Amino acid sequence: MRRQVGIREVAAEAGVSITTVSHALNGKGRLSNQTREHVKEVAHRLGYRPNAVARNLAGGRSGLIGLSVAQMIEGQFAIADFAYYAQLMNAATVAAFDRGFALVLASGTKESAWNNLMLDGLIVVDPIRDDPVWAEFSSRGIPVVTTGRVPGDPDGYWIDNDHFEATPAILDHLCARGAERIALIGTPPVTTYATDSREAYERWCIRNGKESMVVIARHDLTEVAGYEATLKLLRRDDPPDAIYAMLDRMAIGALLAGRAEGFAVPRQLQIAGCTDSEAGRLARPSLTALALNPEQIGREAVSMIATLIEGGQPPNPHVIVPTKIIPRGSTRKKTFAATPPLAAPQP
Amino acid sequence: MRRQVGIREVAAEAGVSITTVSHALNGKGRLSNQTREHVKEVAHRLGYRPNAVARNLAGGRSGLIGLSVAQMIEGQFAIADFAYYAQLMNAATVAAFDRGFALVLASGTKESAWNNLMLDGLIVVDPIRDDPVWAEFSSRGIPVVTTGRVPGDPDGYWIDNDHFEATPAILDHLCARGAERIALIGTPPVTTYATDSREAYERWCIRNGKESMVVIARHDLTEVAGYEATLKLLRRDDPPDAIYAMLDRMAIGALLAGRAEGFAVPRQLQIAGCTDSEAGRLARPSLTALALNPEQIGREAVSMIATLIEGGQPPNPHVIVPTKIIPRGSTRKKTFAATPPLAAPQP
DNA sequence: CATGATTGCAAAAACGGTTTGCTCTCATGA
DNA sequence: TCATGAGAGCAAACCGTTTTTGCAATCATG
Repeated sequence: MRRQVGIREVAAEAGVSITTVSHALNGKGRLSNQTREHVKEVAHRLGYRPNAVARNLAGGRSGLIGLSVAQMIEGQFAIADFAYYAQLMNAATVAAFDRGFALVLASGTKESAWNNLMLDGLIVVDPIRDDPVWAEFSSRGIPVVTTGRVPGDPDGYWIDNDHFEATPAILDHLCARGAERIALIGTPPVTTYATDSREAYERWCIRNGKESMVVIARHDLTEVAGYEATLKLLRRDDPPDAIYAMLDRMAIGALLAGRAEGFAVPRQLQIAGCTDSEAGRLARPSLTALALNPEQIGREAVSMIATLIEGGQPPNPHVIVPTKIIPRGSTRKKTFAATPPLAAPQP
Repeated sequence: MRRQVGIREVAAEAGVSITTVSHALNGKGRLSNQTREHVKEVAHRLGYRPNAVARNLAGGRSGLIGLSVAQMIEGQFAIADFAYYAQLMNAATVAAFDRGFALVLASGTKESAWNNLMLDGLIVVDPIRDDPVWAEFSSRGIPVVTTGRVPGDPDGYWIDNDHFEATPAILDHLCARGAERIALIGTPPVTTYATDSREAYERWCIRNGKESMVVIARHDLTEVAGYEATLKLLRRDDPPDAIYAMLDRMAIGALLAGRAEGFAVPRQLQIAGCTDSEAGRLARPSLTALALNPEQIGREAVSMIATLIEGGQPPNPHVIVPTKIIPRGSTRKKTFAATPPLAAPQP
């Protein structure tokens, strides 16, 4: 196993000092453009990779970025949806590696553990009000970036989807497919994601003269939570003809509940969920989803925190990641009276 | 913000050289016991924490342990159960920090990213045959520890539960509660976890003269997968009166399917799942589970890989983590003819 | 009592980068 | 002609450990 090529080898090969190599590659110091390019060329030719550990030591950093994905709800550790987090985390991990940082899990980690290994920065996914990890790091002066905003704190550095825009869009989508009475299965209002979506829903109802029907799901936010919330809705005297579930697992629970209660999906009941997932794709009918683009969220968060750690200012402290509606079977177009239905009408 | 106390401060305070401090704290060199203890006392009094970055640089390490939790099944990225992985990962993260390592996600990470930041070791959770990440690291001579064994390779370093022991135990548990016909909802035979459980089930059936009823669930291994597998079982002419699902999410799907098909749980249908979870605890009836103790698995894996990285030999290359049956409502004791039922008999 | 082995500790050399300060050239203006 | 200053690059210090080497002092041995 050949030893890794270091800065000294590059310097020797390029006929300059290691200082010059360092400066050339990091865009620092005062060098002629010619030297700079030459060094870069040699470094590339030799396949030089700066040693992150040495760089961190010199820079007084650990090279570690914490990722906190815990939501403490009623004292319980709850992870809403893994597909979402997995995508976000994987993308963030790769992005961090690319910038010479390593991403470590910071949720569930006891405070005492921080002492052994200092983190340079922290990314909090879906922060809740008075998040203890967030508070701890902020007070230590360690940069923090959140995905989703900190409730009650519009400032700070964050990446977010625009649920005020996306929620009406998906409600309109349901309407366009013939829905008249759209219910919302929400999550407890502990994240801005939850409160934004809820508020956008309420506003949409008022603007469109619709009745607001909201059920907040049990805190574990699983299929069962969605199932039970849906049962409540479908057993009303005036059940909804469409449901927007604020998480895909709850939407799948809604699908199961609709089947159990004898509601044909999408003919009698349309269902859409927030967050796209493999499970939703596999469901029958497949699930219409609002894709949140967690990969991009993760990458943007890493980019921002890395900039902050390196002492720079991100071009914009707030980044909005676009969403996209993915229409699938669970909201397939209703057949209207004007268009004779292909299948025999249900009794 | 006060500067961190370093080895020099400790040396000065203790009236010795930094060499002596390093040796004393790491149990190396030749020092009198008195000096050793004195240095330790001073270090502790000053709250000295060795700088992991410097230590890694000197030791030629990165201080990074990769955690690979991906299962590539039919080209799809599938995570079976997040509650399990979350517990394992959290415990492993803390354990790693305690030993001066940081745990980073290695699943989904493109190979190119390895080049920027070398990992000192790798933990693969539930490896599959010919796992590409596993192969890559092994061939580079980087230590690898797996949780669950590598299919077809009984050697190597691994932590595992003993499913050959646990599976009969939970089947016996179901029998003790009155089950006569126990079905298995399995996962695709890509991990030793899957094949061990399956094989243990088959053996148990033969030993007890029972019919083997197995359904392998759809590859996403979610509630829906369990739901559909259960439907297949319950719609047989001779449906089972108990189901052991090899993942808790599938067990919850079984619960929903049982409800949908009008099977009373646990009276007509007992259900047990592998892996304990919050969701299972919340289900109605609550779900009997085989607890796998993922926290301990994570800790043991970190301990073993850290030992290997530091050049030592773990006391035992194979570690069995004990399991435990947690009886809950879904296998509550059937009322037998001899004991008059408390509730009115069902028509 | 010289010799060699053992013990206890310190000085110095890595580890692989970044950063600071200095030197050397050369053009410019007084 | 000589300060002045800017441009280009280098040497050395530094980051905080671990590890190797070196050197006394002590102790046992022949």
